[in-house]
Amino acid sequence: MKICTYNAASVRARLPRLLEWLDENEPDVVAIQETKVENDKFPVEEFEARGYELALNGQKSWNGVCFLSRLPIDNVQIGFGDELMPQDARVISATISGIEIINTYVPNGNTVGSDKWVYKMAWLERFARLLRERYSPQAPVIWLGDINIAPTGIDVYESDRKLGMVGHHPDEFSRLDRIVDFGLTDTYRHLYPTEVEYTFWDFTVPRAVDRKLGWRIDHIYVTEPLVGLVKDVEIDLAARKLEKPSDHTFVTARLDL
DNA sequence: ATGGTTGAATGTCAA
Repeated sequence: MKICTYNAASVRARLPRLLEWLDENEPDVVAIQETKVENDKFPVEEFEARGYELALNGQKSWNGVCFLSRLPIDNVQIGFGDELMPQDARVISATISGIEIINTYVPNGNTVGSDKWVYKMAWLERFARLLRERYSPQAPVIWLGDINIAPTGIDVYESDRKLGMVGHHPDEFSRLDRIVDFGLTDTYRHLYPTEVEYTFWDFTVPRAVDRKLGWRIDHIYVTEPLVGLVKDVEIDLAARKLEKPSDHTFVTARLDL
């Protein structure tokens, strides 16, 4: 199984990039974030024509997550399943090939101390609880998406200067630890403990990709039963250098199943 | 350089 995560920064604006990437890479499952479109305006036909089934959790203008899958999608669930958090479209989960798959768009947080930062902290705590409520670490579970946290010093450029800023802050690390302590493994970092690769480059930083000024904030985590089945994790740097790219690129895990 | 770029939307916010 090839499973991929991609923050599209608008699925409609990114349609050419997405379709050509699907044709070249033929993933089985794609988890997309920041689709930025309501469900009834989602370009469904283009994906169905390529053999993909869709599960959508969209909203107008912002956020939005979805699955594309060539394997049947079952048990689709939207959001946290309660009223505790605002109705942002940031979570979608489903069962595919007997694996529980959770796709999230973690809040950005804007700046440390802002209202959006407070929301990010609460969201991460709520997600840690969701994992324990709904899933078992002994079962095959995949959590993937835009995590909006660079968890270690090699996951962002100039990490010593970034430490304490949004995306690389101890309060984010501790909350991500609580999530990972459920029983998750960061598949890329597990396979490549010292590699420096990024998945996101800020549009507002001139020539950020060429200058290697990026962040590894798009992750694929798995529970214990799946760790040994992950044969590779690939970050598609070339796709970020094409015309009209997203500010993120594709991250793909290949599982032996 | 408190800028820069992109996308939703058509003001200006979010990232």
